[in-house]
Amino acid sequence: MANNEEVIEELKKIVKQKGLKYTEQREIVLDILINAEDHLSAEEVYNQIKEKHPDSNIGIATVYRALGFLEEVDLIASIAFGTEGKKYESNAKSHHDHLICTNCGKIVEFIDDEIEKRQEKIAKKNKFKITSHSMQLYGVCGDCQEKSK
Amino acid sequence: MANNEEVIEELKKIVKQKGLKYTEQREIVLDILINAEDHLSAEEVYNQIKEKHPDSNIGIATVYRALGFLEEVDLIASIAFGTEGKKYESNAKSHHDHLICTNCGKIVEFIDDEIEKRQEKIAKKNKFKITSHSMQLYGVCGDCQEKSK
DNA sequence: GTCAATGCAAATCGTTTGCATGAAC
DNA sequence: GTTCATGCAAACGATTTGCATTGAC
Repeated sequence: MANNEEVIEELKKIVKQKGLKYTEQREIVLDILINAEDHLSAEEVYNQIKEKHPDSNIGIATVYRALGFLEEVDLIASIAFGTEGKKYESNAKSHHDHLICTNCGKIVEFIDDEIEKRQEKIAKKNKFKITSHSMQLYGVCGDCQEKSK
Repeated sequence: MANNEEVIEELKKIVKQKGLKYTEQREIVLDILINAEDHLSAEEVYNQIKEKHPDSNIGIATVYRALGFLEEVDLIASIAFGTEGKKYESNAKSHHDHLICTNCGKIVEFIDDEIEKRQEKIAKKNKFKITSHSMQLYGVCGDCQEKSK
């Protein structure tokens, strides 16, 4: 897993290679996602930029364009997260899935190698090349089961 | 797995039980989804209605309202599909997960007992009681891999 | 100086809402 | 007759686009 500096260097390389321009805005968007705890929507990225970089006068359209660009060059990935629409995450992070309590909203993250392996197998069988996945288990957490007794 | 008639009867029962009104529009929307080969977006449902029931003067707002209602009473389910937005399917079909091509939008359904078992195990370890789950694998399908060569 | 990227505002897309009318009960 | 559901159009939120300006090279 690459660290922050390395990902920024990667962006510089890609931009140069494509004959495009390296801008502060693209770097800021990528930086926000690298340091994000969570998956962020375009608007959440925009809000964090206004918070952490109040001097930079970035527009929401630029955020959308930067996200599109970064996704195209595979530095970030987007997934449809439940009903909440499109969200983005840095590809420099490891993936995890979610257990969600439908009663209190608690979210527990987990990774399971066995499931990841099965997914690969299923993909192979169907001739798919997987880029990402999204998995949520909905149910009632221990605390809420106790309370409803 | 219920057949079409049974699902329609179920709708009638639910509507009566809730003291609401049974309308042709709700029946048509449900019927379209029961007989759909594929997952449909709200607009696709609307277009199919105009095609198969040209006499019925249904509005797109009614389609959205019917879909919301049917989902609430669990006769249909929705999934957020990658870039393609929200799509619906009848719950009269058996549970399955999805492989989604991020290039052409093709969807392949699958079930894997091994994964289902692992999910139960993970839930147990975290003291969750699972009620449902949602899993999508995103990637590039065989055809699209061929084309990009 | 050139050309891509930006910021802004207007446009567009999918979805929702307000309200008067029509249909189910 | 009452109440819910509908159709229409307007409103809305998220995303995209057109265009003049700015900034990287």
